[in-house]
Formats: sequence, structure tokens, C-alpha cells
Amino acid sequence: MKKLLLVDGHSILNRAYYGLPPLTSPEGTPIGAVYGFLNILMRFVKEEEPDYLAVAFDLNKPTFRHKMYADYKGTRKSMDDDLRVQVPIIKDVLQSMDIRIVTKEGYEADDVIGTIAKENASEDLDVTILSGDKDLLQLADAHISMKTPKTSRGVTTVTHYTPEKIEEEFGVTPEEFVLLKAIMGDTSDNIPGVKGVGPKTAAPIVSKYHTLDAVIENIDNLGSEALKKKMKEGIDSMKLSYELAEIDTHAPLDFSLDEASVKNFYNPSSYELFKKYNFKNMLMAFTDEDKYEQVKPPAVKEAVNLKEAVDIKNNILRHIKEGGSVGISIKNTEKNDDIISFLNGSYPEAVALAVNENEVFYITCIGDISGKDIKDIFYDIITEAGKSKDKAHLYLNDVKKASKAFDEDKDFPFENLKDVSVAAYLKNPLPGSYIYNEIAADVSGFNIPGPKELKDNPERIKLMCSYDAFVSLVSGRTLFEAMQGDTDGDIYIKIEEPIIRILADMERAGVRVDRDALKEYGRNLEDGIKRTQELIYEEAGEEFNILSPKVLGSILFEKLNLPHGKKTKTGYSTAAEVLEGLAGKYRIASDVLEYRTLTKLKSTYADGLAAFIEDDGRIHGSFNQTVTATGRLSSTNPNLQNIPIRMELGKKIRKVFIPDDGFVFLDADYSQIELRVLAHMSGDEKLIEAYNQAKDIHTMTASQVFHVPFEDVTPEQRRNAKAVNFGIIYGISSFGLGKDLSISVSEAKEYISSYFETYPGIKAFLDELVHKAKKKGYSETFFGRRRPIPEIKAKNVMTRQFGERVAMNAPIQGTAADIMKLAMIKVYDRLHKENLRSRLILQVHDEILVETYEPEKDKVTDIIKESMMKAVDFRVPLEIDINEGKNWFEAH
DNA sequence: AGGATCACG
DNA sequence: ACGTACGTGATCCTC
Repeated sequence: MKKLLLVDGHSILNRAYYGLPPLTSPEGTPIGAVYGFLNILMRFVKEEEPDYLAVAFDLNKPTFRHKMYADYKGTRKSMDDDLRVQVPIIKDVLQSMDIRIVTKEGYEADDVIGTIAKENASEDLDVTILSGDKDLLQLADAHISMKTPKTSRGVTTVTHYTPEKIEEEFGVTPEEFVLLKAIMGDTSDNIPGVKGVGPKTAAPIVSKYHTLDAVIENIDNLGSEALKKKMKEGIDSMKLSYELAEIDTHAPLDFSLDEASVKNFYNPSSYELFKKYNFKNMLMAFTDEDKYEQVKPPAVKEAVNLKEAVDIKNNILRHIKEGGSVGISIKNTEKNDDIISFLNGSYPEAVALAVNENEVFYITCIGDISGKDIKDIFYDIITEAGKSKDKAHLYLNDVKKASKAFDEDKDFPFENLKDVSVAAYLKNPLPGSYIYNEIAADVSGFNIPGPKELKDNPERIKLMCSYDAFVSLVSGRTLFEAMQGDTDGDIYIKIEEPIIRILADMERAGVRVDRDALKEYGRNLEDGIKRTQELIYEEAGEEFNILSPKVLGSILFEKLNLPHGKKTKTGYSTAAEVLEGLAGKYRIASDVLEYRTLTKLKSTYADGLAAFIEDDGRIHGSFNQTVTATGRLSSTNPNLQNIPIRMELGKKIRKVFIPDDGFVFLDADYSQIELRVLAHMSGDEKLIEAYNQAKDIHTMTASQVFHVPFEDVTPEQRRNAKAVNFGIIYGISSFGLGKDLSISVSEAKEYISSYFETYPGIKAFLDELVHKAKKKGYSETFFGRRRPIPEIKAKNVMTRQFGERVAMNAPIQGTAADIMKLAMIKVYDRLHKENLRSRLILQVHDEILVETYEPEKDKVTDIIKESMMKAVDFRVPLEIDINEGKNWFEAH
């Protein structure tokens, strides 16, 4: 036995519309009815498991019946605008889900459903009709039943109408239901019926006489005089009502059951729509294969000897000369090609070249092909693209990494390659990872096998490299076209593209580390660690793993019964702030803190850094350009942006970072760049004025907020003002400020409100940032770098407040990051144009470290000052601190 | 793999 | 009643 589910589209949409609170899509379109419709539909599909499914809609045109009864025509209620706009949407959505929609010009949905039901129901096919109202009950028979969902207060109950159930509830058979309606009428469907006769009176009449003719014939035999009178007066209305209520089961339809067979609702196009309308819980039903188009991976043509490889190259060169685009992928030699050692003469292992959607050329060290050949082929191709720059586009995912396969003396033509991962990062910086399969899914909606899927494939390297080239071409083209005329495009050209080469140079240069001094530093720590460890064991009365929060917690708070903070997530918190509270009273707490500090320095810094020193005596870390949500860089392998500085002991490690012989360090950092960014972007006159007076800004803030003369600001007032300034940048909250200053939330509130009274422009600016982020769904920096903030529309208060803080912080932090990048570009360009040997080696968000050739010291100092201070022309000066030193400790 | 902790801006 | 300052990465422990 097969099943057909027939849905009365408009009636279910109506039910959904009135049964749910009004929802809107991220774009603001009302969408609640569509969402509700799908929920109801999917619920029934799950319950019924139909083999066939069709949804019937009225067309927005008068039907024959409407024309016949002109009076009837105008009386239909007009739809709410918010519902009307959802009609085409639900049709689109259903279509995307491969669900058959049936309509017929000149007929109502009821007729369509009636015709399909009656024509198809049989011993072999059960028909279930899903409708919100009861007009369709007349269709019920042995193989046709009806289900009506009713939602009240969020709870949906379903009534299942079989012929038996109909007789039981209405006292008439399904066939007689038309007659019943003709007499009693139906206000919701504008069927007049007989005036003054309701269901109680009508039902017995119907079950006695069965047909319209019989009722008319026997009109004089009906009960009371009053009833007879009503019936006689209503006879015309009754006849009309009968016509209106009767469903036409012989509409001329183009419908075959096959077209309505149930297919997979979850596919790439429905995924796109569900995503567009933000149907979150329905998105969960999609598997990766549902979500993305299964693209046929391109055919890979592999060169088997050098002649073939050269032929491929020549073909590509011709393609480029004709203005064609190429997607390129380079596989570096290293086993783990995330970490590159900078041996000159290291060669790439393979190159893949995609010229169209169908084929990729792959060249690796096979036959007489050497690594040098591969490198030369790659090099010839990218230099050729430089000659025809206006026309040819070469797309490559991660240009910086590709550049590492080349000798340092060869000028790598960075600017001839368009970096797909950087473009994808500008489009959306949140993923933080831009592997080719992720880009393919996000940009082009393709599902192609990624590194994980190819893990056990013997052709893993070849396939990954080829797919990478393919995606770089196809998705790269889309990304770069989309950037045209957008702020993204400007940021790519003016900021990110130049930065690629700068970072590559910085990584290649690395930073020199005094290996012996680092070892000595580590040895000293070891002594302290041993001493502290023994003290702790003695105080605890046993030996245990001090670094295990779980074990430490049980020792401190159970065995030794120290007062535990109420913080409990997976046990007691042993975080520094908790231990600091105990350190005054309990030796063991301060010893544990000491122990943590020492082991941290030992494992992360002393030992950690030592492991990264390469044969040239330098550490070549990575600066990542596509990780942070705000536009900052990040640093890994090792992280050179979190080398200790705040504590004396930790800071000493900076002494092991030293310049090459004949060089000195010049270290420059911006002074409160974020606050200055805030001053300019907000346009707050008072803050701008404060900065233009060139005095200590925190003291100035304290003076203005607390209304005391500048000279009379106490250290405590300055500290408070500084905390508020930081709070403002982080997206102020009274709780956070209170915690930071160890004051009550209400006191913190007062600080904030007096700050905002002092700087009304700041308040207005931050409010505007939140408002704009709410409206647009993203925040943007001064230069238009965007950060999406999905949290800002969250229902959860915490999540949404987080979104609001991010909306305030991201433009400030991001603009500061943009400015630093612009400054680095200026520094780099001048060092190069003036043929200097000095070079940028590190960046720490608001600080740069330049390994400076001693004879160039004065010149480079000027270059740094000028580049950083004039990176942008703001209404407040950008000031820097710059220092020289024979190590990083001294220079900063 | 994820949490806790702590180093930096 | 709850539980929050923003942005990162490395190490160690626990599951």
C-alpha cells in the first residue's frame, strides 16, 4: 500500500501565519508562515511517510466559480501584506525541496485536491489530505482521509477525519457534507447557507433526505412553521451555497503520480534558501552531501616526463597571453608544509594548474622531472602573468606559503598572484581557516573531498594539489569579482596584498636568538621550580601534580580546607585570581602561583622557544594573516606576540632576542592607538582636544571625568580612568569594569555614566556602532573591513550582549590593526626603495621590531617615525615610542 | 578534543 | 536567576 499526501497550501500557510509569532528573516522579510508551514509539513511527512507528495495552491485569478457568482467574488477577505509576500516564498522553498506544486487556472486548490484524490485513490493508494479547514471533508471515503492541525498556545493537535469520524462528529456522511454546508453555511468560506439555520437543525435534515433535490421537494415537511419559512426564504441561497461548497473532482489537470514521488528535500538549493531565511533547526537536517553540489572533480592530467611538463607549461603560457585565468597550487617539499625550514635550494614537490572547470594539469617529480623543473615552470608562469597583468589572473590559495618554495635571492612576483584565502578572509574573517574544500563549499557551494576525506587515498597529494588549484580558479574568480567596487577590493589592494610579501620576508628573516643565554635562563628556572615544588609538597604533606587543576583543587580545598571561591564548573577554580585572594593568608597559595609562573616560563618560553631555533640561529615563526576576526595578525610556531614583558622575571627572556652582528634593534610602538582611533572615529571634541594637548591621557581623562585640576589627579583616580578607557575599547560593561577595579557594579556604573557625560560623543558613537551592527549584521573598521556579528541578533541575552560588545570593540581594534598594517607597508617600501639592509622582523599588534643595520640607524629611525605617525591623517596625532637596544629587552 | 590556565596586545 | 569585559596561541591535563 502506497501513500499520497496532498496539502492544501493556502490553508496551511494561513494556519502557520496566525499560529506563530511574526518572524522575520535576517534581511527583514516576514517569514514566520513559511517556517511554520515547513514545520507542519515535515511533521506530517515524518508521521505519514508518504510515497507521493503534492501541495496545491489557488492561483491569484478568479475561478470559474467566482465568475459564475459575481456577488461572491468581492467578498473574500484580502490577505495581510505580511502573509501575501510569503506566498511566492513558500512556493520557491517547496520547489527547491523538489516538492510538486499543483495549480490550475480557473480552479481552486480544493478542486485540484479533490480531483487528484478521487482520481488516484484506490486499493493500492491511500490518500491523506492535509488542510487547515473542513471544506474538504466531503472528499473522504474508504481510501481518502483528512488531517487538520490546530495550533493553540504553541501546542498542535491533529484531528484525523475518516468517513466514520465525520459521521460521528457531524451526523452526516462525507457526501452529505456539501448539503450540510449549503444549509448551515460557513462564514469562514463565505458560504451564506440558509439564514438562521445552524448545524444542530441542519444535520438531521441532511441525514433524513440526503440530497439537495430531496430537501427542496420535502421543504413543506420540515418540522416547525418557522423553520419552513426560513428554508423557503433561503432556497436560492441554499442552491448557490451548494454550488459553492461542492468541490469539482473533475478538473482538467496535468498531474501524474510519478511527478509527485517524494525525493530528497535536502539539497544545495534548499540549503541556500534555508540559510537565507535562517531556519536554523532545519539546517541541522542537512548532511554535507545535501548541502553542496556534488561537483565532478576535474580530470587530472599528469605529466609523465619533462617534455610533457614543458608542453603543459607552453599551453598555459599561451592561455595566459590570451588573457585566460589559471588556478595554481604548489606543494612544498616538507613533510609538514606548515613549518618551513629556509634552506636555499629547496624545491617544490609538485604544481597543479587549473585552466577551466574540467581539467587540471599536475606536474610532480616523475621520470626526468626534477624539483628544479617544477620550480622553473611555476616561475615562468607567474612572471608571464606579470607581463599581461591587465588580462591574466592567477589565483592561488596562500601565496605566502607558495613563495617559500623559492630561494631568497630570487624575487618572487607576489603581485602577480591573487591570494584566494586572503580574499575569502576579507569576505568573512570568522572561519579562521580557508582550506580549499571549505572555500569551495562557502563560495561556490561545491562539496569536494578535503584533506580529511583523502587521508587514506594513495593519490592524496596529487588530488589535494589538483583540487586546490581547481577551487582557487573557480572560487577565486568569484571572490575577486565580488570584491570589485567594494571596500574589500580596496583593502585587498592597499593593505592585505602588500602585507603578504612583508610577512613572507619577516618569516624568512626570522629573529636571532642567543641559544646559550636561553639555555642558561632555563636552568635558572629549573632551580626555582625544584625549590618551590618541595615547599608545596611539604605544605601539602604529600607529593602531587601541582599543574593538575583537579588534583590541586582537591589538595587545597578538601585536604587543607582552604576557603574555596564559589567558582565551580568542573570543580574548584584554581585560577590565579582565586589563589591571589588566598596568597596573603596561605603560603601554599603563593607558592603555587610562583610554581605556575616558573613552569610556564620554562615550558612555553625557555624550552618552547629553544625548540624553534633553526640552524641559522634564528627563529622563523609564522605570521598569520587570515586568523583573527578583527584584522589583526596572529603569530604561531612559536607565538612571538606573547613573549613576557609585564613581570620582571619573565621580561628578562627578551634579552635572548638579539640582532645580527653589525645590527641593532629599533623597537617602536604606538601610544594608545586604540583610544586615538576612538577619538578620531567618534569625533568627540573633548577627547580629541585632550589628545591634542599632548598630556598623559589617563590623567587627562581622570581630570575631566572627576572634575579636578590636571595637577591634582591622584594615582587612584588615574588608575580608575585608565580602567574605564580600556573598558570603553572592550565594549563597556559595568560588571567587567567592576571586576577589573574590584568595585561594585553600581560604582562601576557611576564611573561609566560620568565618563559618558564627559565625552558625549563617545556615547553616541558606541550606540551608533551597536545600532549599525544590529541593522547590518556586521561591524566595520574606518577603512571598511567588515566583521560579521551573528551574535547580535541572538535571543539569549548573554550572547546578544557579547555581540554588542564585539560591535563596539571590533571597529576600534580593527582600525588600529589596519593602521599598523599601513605603517608596516610604508616602512617596508622605504627600506626597499632606499636599498637599506635593515628589515622588519616582528610585529606585536601596536609594536614593530626592526633589525637595523648600524650605519642606517638614524635614517631608519626617521623612516619608522614618519611611517607610523603618518600612516593615516587623523584628527589626533599618532604618537610612538621608539627605542634602540642590543636586545629586545633593552629596545622595548 | 576540549577545558583550564596564563603569556601578550 | 544567571554570569559577561575585546583579540590571540601554547602547554598541560582529562576524558
